This record gives sequence, C-alpha cells and structure tokens, in this order.
Amino acid sequence: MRNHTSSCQKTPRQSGRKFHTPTQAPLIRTVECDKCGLDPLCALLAYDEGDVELPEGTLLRKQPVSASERVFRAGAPFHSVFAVKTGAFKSVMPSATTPEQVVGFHLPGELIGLEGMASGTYPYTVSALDDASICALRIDNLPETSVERDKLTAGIIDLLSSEVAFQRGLAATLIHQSGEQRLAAFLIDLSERYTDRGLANVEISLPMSRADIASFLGLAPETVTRLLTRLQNSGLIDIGYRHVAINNIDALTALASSN
Amino acid sequence: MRNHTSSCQKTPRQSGRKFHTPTQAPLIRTVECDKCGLDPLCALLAYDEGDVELPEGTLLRKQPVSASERVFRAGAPFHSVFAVKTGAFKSVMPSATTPEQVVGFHLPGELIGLEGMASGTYPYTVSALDDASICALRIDNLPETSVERDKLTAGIIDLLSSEVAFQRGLAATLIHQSGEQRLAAFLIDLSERYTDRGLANVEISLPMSRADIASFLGLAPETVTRLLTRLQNSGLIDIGYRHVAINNIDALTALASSN
DNA sequence: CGCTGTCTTGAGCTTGTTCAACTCCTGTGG
DNA sequence: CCACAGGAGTTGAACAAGCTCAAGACAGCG
Repeated sequence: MRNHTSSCQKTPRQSGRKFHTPTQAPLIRTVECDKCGLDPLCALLAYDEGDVELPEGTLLRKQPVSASERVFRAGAPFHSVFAVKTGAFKSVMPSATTPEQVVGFHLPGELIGLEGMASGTYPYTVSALDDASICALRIDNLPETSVERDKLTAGIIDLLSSEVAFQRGLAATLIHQSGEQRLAAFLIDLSERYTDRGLANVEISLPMSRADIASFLGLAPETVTRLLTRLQNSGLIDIGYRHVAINNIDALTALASSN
Repeated sequence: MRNHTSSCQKTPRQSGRKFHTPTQAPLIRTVECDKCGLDPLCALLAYDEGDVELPEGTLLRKQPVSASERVFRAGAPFHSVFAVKTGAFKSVMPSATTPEQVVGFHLPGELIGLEGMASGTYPYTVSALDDASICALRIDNLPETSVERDKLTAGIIDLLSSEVAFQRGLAATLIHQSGEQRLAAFLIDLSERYTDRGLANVEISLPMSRADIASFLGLAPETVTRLLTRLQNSGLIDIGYRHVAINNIDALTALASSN
C-alpha cells in the first residue's frame, strides 16, 4: 500500500489573468511534495515502511479540511505533525486579554504542530482559512528507538531553534516598527514564503481576513484597511478582495526596513 | 542651580519623594546550583566525568564577567551553553532599523545560548548588566554518541519548546497590550523568575537601565519612567534606582491582564 | 435578489513619542 | 572624604500614530 506517487499528483494549472479586477482566476494553492517541509520525513517513512512495520495510519496524505474547520484545539494531546498541502491555516492562541490572538499563518508546504511535541499538548488552535488539505504524520506511536525517531529528534531541534529565532525577530519587528512597516514586512514575508514553495505569482493569495491580519500585526482592522489603501495609493501594491499584487517589491522592502 | 551640597547623606526624602529609600540589605544575586537550569546537565556531566573521559574544559564553573562585558557576539560560532550564576545579562539583537534591540534578560539560574545550537551561530549578542558570573558547558566537543548527548538532546528539546511558547506569549503580550500593561507584566515576570530561583525579596533587583526596559517593551525610555511613576502613585509599587518593590501583586496582575 | 458578514471610510479621542531642559545617581580622582 | 563630571533618570509641552465608534459599500451565498 504505497501510494506515495498517486496521492501526490500534479497540481491543476491556473489560468493566468491580470489583477486590478476584484474577482480573480484562482491562484495556485497546492504545494508539490518535493517542496514540502515534511517531505524529508515523509520520504523516509515511505521508503522504510516495508522494513520497520510502522503502525497503520502513521502517514495520512492529503486529508481534506473545510474552511474554518479545526485541525486541533489548544491543549489537545499531541499526536501528529502536519504539513499544509493545499490552502492555508491560522494559529490562534487563547489569550487572557483579547478574545483571540492570531499567532501565525501556515502556507502550503509549511509544518504545523511541532511545538506541541515537547509539552505533549498543542499550544494553540489551528484552523483552516479556506477549503484546504493537509498531510499528517503520527509521532506518538513511532517505535521508541528507530532511525525515524532519531532523525526526527535531530530535525525537531533544528526546527524549534529556528522557530525561537523567528519569534524573536518577529517580536522585535512588531514592537519597534510602525503599522505601515509591519504591514509591508508582512506582505513581503508572505510573498517570500510563497516563492520558497514555488507558488509565487504577480498576485499572491491573502487568504485571511483583515481582522486576522490585524490581530496578527497588533493593529485594529480599520488600520489594516487604511494602511493597505495607503500602500496602494503609493503605487506599491494593488489590492483585491483577498489577493494582493506587489508592484514594487524594492520600495516595499525599503519601507519595511527604513529607520 | 544645583546646590544639594551638604544635603546628600542618608537624609530621608520629603514626602512625595521619587525614590524609595533603599534600606534593605543587599539583594541576593547568586543562584544556588540546585536551583539552576543547567544543573541537571551539569550534575550529569560532573558525575560521569570519570567514566566518560570528557575533554578538558567541558564544564567551566562560575566564570566572572564584568559589567557590560560580552559573553558572545551575534553571529559567533556556537560552542557552549551558559547558565547565569550571579548577576544578570541581556540579549541584544542587531536590528536593521533601531540601532539595537533588547530581546531578553537573563537572571541567575537561567540558560543562555541554546538557540544557537541548530544554526551553529549565536543569534544575538549577550552582555552582562552588572558584575556577574556564569557557568559554561561546551557542547561542540561532546562525543557524538553518548549518554550525555542523548540526555542533552532530550533536555534541549524541552527547553527549546518552552522557549517557543514563552516567546509566543511574549509577542502576544507586547503587541496587544498597552504600555502600562506591558510594564506591569514585565515586573511580574521578573518577580516570578526571581521567586523560581529562590531570589525573591520584598524588593527585587532591576539591573537593567530604563532604556533597556524601553527597548525590550517597545516603548520610549521617557514612557517607561512615566509609567513606573504612575504605578508608584497608584501605590502598586515602589521604585528605587535599580530596584523595585511590588506592594500589591494582585492589583498589578489584574492590571496586566485586564480586558 | 436580498441577506449577512467583511471591508471601507470618516471624525474625535487616547496613547505614546519627540525634543528639550533639568535633576539625580554613581564612580573617579584629588 | 569631598567635589566633580558624565551618564541615567525625570518632567513638561507639543505632536503624531493608531484606536474607537459609527455609518455606509461591497463581496459571497442561499
């Protein structure tokens, strides 16, 4: 039962249309397996399955998740690491203060849930921003001592420590930058992450609501709208309903990192 | 003009004074080994040294570091994990925008430098806030496969993932809270961390400058002063030059996490 | 075609910043 | 031990950024 190839089919092509119009041809939403962050482990398991007698259901590919459906809830017991195949997800932290706090977005090819490994519970709730699909790798029933386990351990340390560095940088950015700079940095970050996975285009998907962006950036939703409008008026970007086209990435980068 | 010539003894200030007269005994600045975050690893290595033939200088205890001296610089190659023994340290990140960005403070018993393990370089510069001392555990020349290595790996995953959780919470706090709430949360956090290591007192040390606090909290130094004054006027705290006494921790906590 | 939730736009207000003057603290050298 | 210098901290006033409240415009969907 090795359907690695059959469950990772080629993604459907999109028709390239111009932006400026509110409604839009669908952007590419699915990452190829070879661009996916889970692929190293995924491949490892797939290749070794015959030898190691992994339990059933250790690797679940391309599970569909409908819009706003939860993948797991904050505090749920850790069992799997996920990778986004199609669509996008958000991480939401239950906050004492604000009702909900968006702490991250997850694009195709990116991993979800690693942070739960050490504590044994997922630290935040993850839900789909649109109709999406994920691959799931069960960790909790891997043999205690195995090649997989060791490689996982090594990979986990890497991922965790880059996560720490990322969070630190994020905090620094968010605190000392103006709203306009944060928003510019956010758009650039999204664009780069799409590019990393081979999903870049003139226009990139903005699958989350203004309120989600606002929560993530620590702004009011109205401010996000106003800043997007301002960037558009400056000619740096063009805004669609849930898409954005970056016209002048250099100017945007300069804006994001100007003193 | 300035004519406080002969009035500078231990004269009590008049009411409405800015600074709370520091009548307390010198604050405890040194953590005991059994309260130190490095202790599990430290003990492990110390006990096993005879068996395992560890390289010389793997574990350096209580190295003195003078005020403002650097432990390591951002980008330096990773070699050791450190634990604060006496005094306090700050982590500073080279920022494109602001000249320097304080990303963390390290109190006695806390670990420094773990985040450098994966990338192979320390991600930020660490320097002493006052005359201090640290213990250093060399990691880069531990035998590849050893009991120490395995236990280290397990411990590192735990430490890293709690660091991720901490950073996430920190980011959430910093972004969505007012300055007053951030400052209150900061003081509470310091107090709790001292308590965890058995260094709590009526009055706790505030070894960093207002500018450091401001940078860390994303505020202007003047604002930090104003907010501290406001908290003091509300009777929640008393401020000394580089000390603070928390008079009403419940009210402070309520303030930090109010709606 | 109308409903509902998301997004946009406007006006007044709160919070925190900037700039500048001043006070206080601490270490250093007579 | 005292005076001094320089850095750290405080205070005030004007200004700017972002928030709140409120109303209206525009999707997507039954």
